[in-house]
Amino acid sequence: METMEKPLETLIVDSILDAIADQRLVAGTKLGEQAISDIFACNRAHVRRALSMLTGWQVVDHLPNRGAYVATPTPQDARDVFQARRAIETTICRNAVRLADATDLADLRRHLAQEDAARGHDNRPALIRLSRGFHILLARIGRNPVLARYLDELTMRSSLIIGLYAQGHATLCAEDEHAGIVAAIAARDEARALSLLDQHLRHIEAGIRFDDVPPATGGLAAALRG
Amino acid sequence: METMEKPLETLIVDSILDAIADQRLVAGTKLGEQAISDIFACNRAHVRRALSMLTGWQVVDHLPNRGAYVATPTPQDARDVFQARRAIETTICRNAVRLADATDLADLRRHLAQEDAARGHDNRPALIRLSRGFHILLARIGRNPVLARYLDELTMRSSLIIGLYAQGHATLCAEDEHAGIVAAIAARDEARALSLLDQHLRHIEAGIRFDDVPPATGGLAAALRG
DNA sequence: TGATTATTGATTGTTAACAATCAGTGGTAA
DNA sequence: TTACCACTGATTGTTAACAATCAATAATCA
Repeated sequence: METMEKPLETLIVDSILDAIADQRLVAGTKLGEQAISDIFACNRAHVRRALSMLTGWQVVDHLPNRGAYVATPTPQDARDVFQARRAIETTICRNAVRLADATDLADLRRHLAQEDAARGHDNRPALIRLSRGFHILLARIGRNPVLARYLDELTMRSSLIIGLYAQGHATLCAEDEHAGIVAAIAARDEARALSLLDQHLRHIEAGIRFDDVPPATGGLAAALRG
Repeated sequence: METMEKPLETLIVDSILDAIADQRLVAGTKLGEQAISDIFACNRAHVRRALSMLTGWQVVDHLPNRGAYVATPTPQDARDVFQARRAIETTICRNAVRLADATDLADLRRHLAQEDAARGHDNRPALIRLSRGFHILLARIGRNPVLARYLDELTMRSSLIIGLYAQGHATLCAEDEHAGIVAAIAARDEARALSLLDQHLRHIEAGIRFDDVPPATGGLAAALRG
């Protein structure tokens, strides 16, 4: 048996995507080539490829001769991203209602339990990760990798948006709206599931406030170690 | 006034995307680094970056140590892509019905005229480009760049799918279903517009036949000159 | 002092040479 | 013939050195 080959660029890309999703990397942070190649002990060429891929994910902006920066979504971007999420997650949810089997329902319930636990311990980083994870899990159950990939991207951008425009506010996935959606899916009640999901997404979007000024950046190295 | 700087990678990426959209580049074609750097008279590093971006567009597959190839969508990919299109274009069309102004309607009608002309002259390449262009135009009128970007990607993949699985069949945008959609938009009849669009997309999808074997590849250089 | 201009250090962009890998060719043995 | 193996040419992957550009500091002049 061969050892599982690990493409280096993939590691870099995934690390940075994770850091963005978890809101450890905030919008506007500079992604210097040297800094990254130091952290991952690799060639600058690899970093370059990785940054190019991240540009494709639309979470990194590349300014010629100036370097790469974590994208800073505008208020217009925020509206567009959430509208896109409603469009895509509606279809994902419809698929999930139709396709979810016993295993999937068990996965969903286990996920809800984890969210509860994190809420109980006031574990904010875990809650951020789990809140996103719920939507990703729904997409996997929907069994459309094309839509799942887009949702990956959109939730990533949502993390940047929330980090930028909803810092102070407790915009962190209200109570357990997720639980209601799971119940509706288990009951095969498509209309209710879609309605609750739409409400949920609008609720998240309503929590963002554009009058807040974006504060400043955090460190890169720190964000990539956690 | 400064001269408009033209990033070289962008030229390569756009050329290849255009060639795919126009079905001059077919699924499975090898995209050799040497060949491309010869065509564009540039460094291999630029080609490498361009191919990396195209991978992000999901129309190019990268096999380690084997090179880059135009993606070959599976039947499952085809289903997923068209379901994603229905999800996204539904919202785009809703936006278009709401936002289309006089200029937009004029653009749409001019586009229909161009399609008619191309049909009249049996100009198949023009028809391919215009058929895709209609959906892209709708997305621009919808004024959500996030959705528009995804539709760009999905129509590109649709071109590959149609080129693969609907070669012989006259799957080329039936008659003028587009005209009906424009009429509904002009009448601000959202329900009718959505229904016609959904029908249209299902009609296109119905034209693909998975039992046909993918034939073979065409030349790269030829595809990129046109 | 305040604004403008050089200079400098660091960062990104470019290039070419070298190494590793693969596909196809041709040869050898059963 | 068929299967297997070594070789070869071509292609991709990697690295390091060099050039160009930018931001920040320091210096100059009104």
